[in-house]
Amino acid sequence: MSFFTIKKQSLETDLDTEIPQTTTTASQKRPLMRAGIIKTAHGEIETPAFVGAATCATVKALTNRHLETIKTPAILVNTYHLLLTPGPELIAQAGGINKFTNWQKPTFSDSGGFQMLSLPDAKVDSDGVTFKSHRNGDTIRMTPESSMRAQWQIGADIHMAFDQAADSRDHSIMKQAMLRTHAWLPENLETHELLKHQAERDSKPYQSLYAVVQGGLFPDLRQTSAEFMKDQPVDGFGIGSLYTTETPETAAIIKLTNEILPVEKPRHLLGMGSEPRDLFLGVLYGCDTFDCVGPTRLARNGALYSKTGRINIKNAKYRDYFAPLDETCPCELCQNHTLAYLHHLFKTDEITGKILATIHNETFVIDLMQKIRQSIQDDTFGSLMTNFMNSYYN
RNA sequence: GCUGGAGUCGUCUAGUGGCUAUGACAGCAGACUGUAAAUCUGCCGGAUUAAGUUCCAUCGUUGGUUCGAGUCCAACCUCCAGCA
Repeated sequence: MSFFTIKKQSLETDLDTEIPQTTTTASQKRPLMRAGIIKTAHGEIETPAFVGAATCATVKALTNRHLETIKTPAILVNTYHLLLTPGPELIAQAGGINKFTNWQKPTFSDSGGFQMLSLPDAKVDSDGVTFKSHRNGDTIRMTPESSMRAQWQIGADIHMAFDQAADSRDHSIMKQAMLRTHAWLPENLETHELLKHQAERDSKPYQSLYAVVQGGLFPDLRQTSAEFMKDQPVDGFGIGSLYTTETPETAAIIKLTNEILPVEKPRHLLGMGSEPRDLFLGVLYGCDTFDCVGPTRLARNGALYSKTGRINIKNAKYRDYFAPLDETCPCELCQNHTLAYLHHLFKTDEITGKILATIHNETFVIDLMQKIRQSIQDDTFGSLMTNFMNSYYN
């Protein structure tokens, strides 16, 4: 049984959005968009799918019961954060991340590579990274090998190779991060092989590995990186160091990358999905899974998705808005409460408000993904996207 | 009635002679992308402007001292505590 099965793939058909131009020489007519299934030891993920960001082994503000109700297909935990606490050994002792959290469905783990970008005290050298713990100032050393070992202890179904994330308009900075990512891949692969055999001997389930494509917004670097990664012995690919489709080049870069990566392996767009537009464009140009902290963080900070765009529940105009945000939304918030009530919960800083808002935003992106998947199978993606975008972005 | 204390932007609060009167909260808006984020930023006396423009007001009230007063003095008002 293969790791990834494509059920349906298609070219954009009835789409009236402008297609970004790319500089790749790859076939222009190759279908990129697809619906498929990723098979893991903890069940299947129907793609395209939005993976819940569970950095510290929880989707902030939600319980497993919430996650089940809103049909979260998978979650993504973070190796750096779990390294600080409670430690991979403890998670291994608990029987792995699924047992520890009692989450029954698939889990991804991110390598810690993103923290090179997000943490101010990260010092990157040719062999790895030295972090200063944001919790207590401890020195934390991570290398491809240590990240792989920690990820196997955590025991998620899908691991990310330890890469260097960066965000710059400077070609040389992005090139350096890309080259380092390439240079680190062999150590990732060797450690992964070793631990894979160990797991086989212990009759433990397989944990898969994705390699991460780098290159920022530079087509030449992306092409080089995708070419470098495409034949590597990995189960799938992460696409890193992209942040928003508000930057016009981003969609073209995703397209270019996926035109080079092998069709038969899944692609995860790392960290993008704060804007519904990101999900549409990511799917259109060949990505299968997505994760993003946006929906949950926005929810905690009072921003909610709606069909007609984002709203800020703390705004005074919602004080006496005695209607739900969207009565067609199946979530607990929309089915049970008015925006006036949610406004009150936010103004009084009651934790329930953040929980309800998080349930809504996660439901919004997961339902949107489900609709997108269905539309690929029905050949109606173009009209779904056009209608959604017209309504959401006015 | 007497004695003592206190009145500062919606609230609390800093400020005892020196130029634009603190800070916090509340209020109003904005940001958030492989989570150092239940966080961060801006505004927050009134009017006016294209504008970071211009004008006016302001520390209970009134008057005074002084080049200069939230700050010192006097009277009054209000509140608090104690004594009657």
